Amino acid sequence: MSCGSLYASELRARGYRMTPQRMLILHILHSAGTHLSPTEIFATAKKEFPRLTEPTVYRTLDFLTENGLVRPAHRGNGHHVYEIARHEHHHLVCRVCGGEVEVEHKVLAKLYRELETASGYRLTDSHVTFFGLCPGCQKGD
Amino acid sequence: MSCGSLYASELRARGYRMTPQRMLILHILHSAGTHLSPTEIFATAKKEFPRLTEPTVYRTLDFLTENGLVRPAHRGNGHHVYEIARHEHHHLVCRVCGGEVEVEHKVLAKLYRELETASGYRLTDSHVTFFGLCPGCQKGD
DNA sequence: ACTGTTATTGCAAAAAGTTGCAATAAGGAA
DNA sequence: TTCCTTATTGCAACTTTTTGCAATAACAGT
Ligand SMILES: [Mn+2]
Ligand SMILES: [Mn+2]
Ligand SMILES: [Zn+2]
Ligand SMILES: [Zn+2]
Repeated sequence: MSCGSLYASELRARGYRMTPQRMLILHILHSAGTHLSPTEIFATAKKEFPRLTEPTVYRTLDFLTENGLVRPAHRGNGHHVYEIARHEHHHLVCRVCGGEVEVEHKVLAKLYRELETASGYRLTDSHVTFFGLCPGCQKGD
Repeated sequence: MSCGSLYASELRARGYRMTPQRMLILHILHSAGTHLSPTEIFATAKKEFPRLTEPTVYRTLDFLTENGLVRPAHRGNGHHVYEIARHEHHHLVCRVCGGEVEVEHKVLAKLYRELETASGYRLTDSHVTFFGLCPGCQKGD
């Protein structure tokens, strides 16, 4: 059973359908292995599937997010980038050079528990972005 | 010396200028006291100042952010909202009802220090958003 | 394999956000 | 006050993202 079929049964179990568009976008994100913007995804996917349209890309990304197969992250500019869902993590992003490092979720686990206890909220999402200056960009001020 | 004049001297000290557009947008954010989207700000400001255009609103918000007078926050949808800069804080936002609570920055201070030590980054920004379910929305599932 | 239901897509149009550039005006200096 | 420099704005054009709706196609049931 291929990777795509696994995703397909997950979706069908919830009453949704697997389509070539969804398969393709999942494949692009899977093989990229990094964060991609909707525009980048659209450009790549369109080559493979010329009938594809932007609204489908945006709706597909929302759908896959909703179903836990991809995860959105925000960049400083207020736009989302997406990556295939994998282990829970967060990011530190440099305001100057854009450099980024991952932080395991377990580093934040205690904070999450504290916030939940103090507020009554249940925190469901990882993939938080913290902004700052990377070691290199601190030197030049 | 009025509130607007204070902002003005801050900007002039850095070689920038205070303009009616910047004054107005600062005033709107100041009197709103909450997060506003660029569209909301534009709509409000346009009534007071009909010659105002969208590019000016977006550029002004970037400029005021850059200069520490306003702070952007991101909502789940990947768009920014802005508020007048005040004490350092973060937010918990409910994925279901959109409800939101503030968290003092000092609750995260230790985590920030840990992240800085572990990564070498210097974290410069507060106003992080954590997503989850508010107490009310947890009951209905 | 065929059929029917309806989730999903493409299309068209709108809304939101961005960019380049010439015209304007803030504010320091005379 | 007037003049000059140049930061800032408005305009026009463009890109990105969203929305409504009719056409399509996934897939469960036969
Ligand atoms: Mn990531
Ligand atoms: Mn806030
Ligand atoms: Zn850097
Ligand atoms: Zn809620």
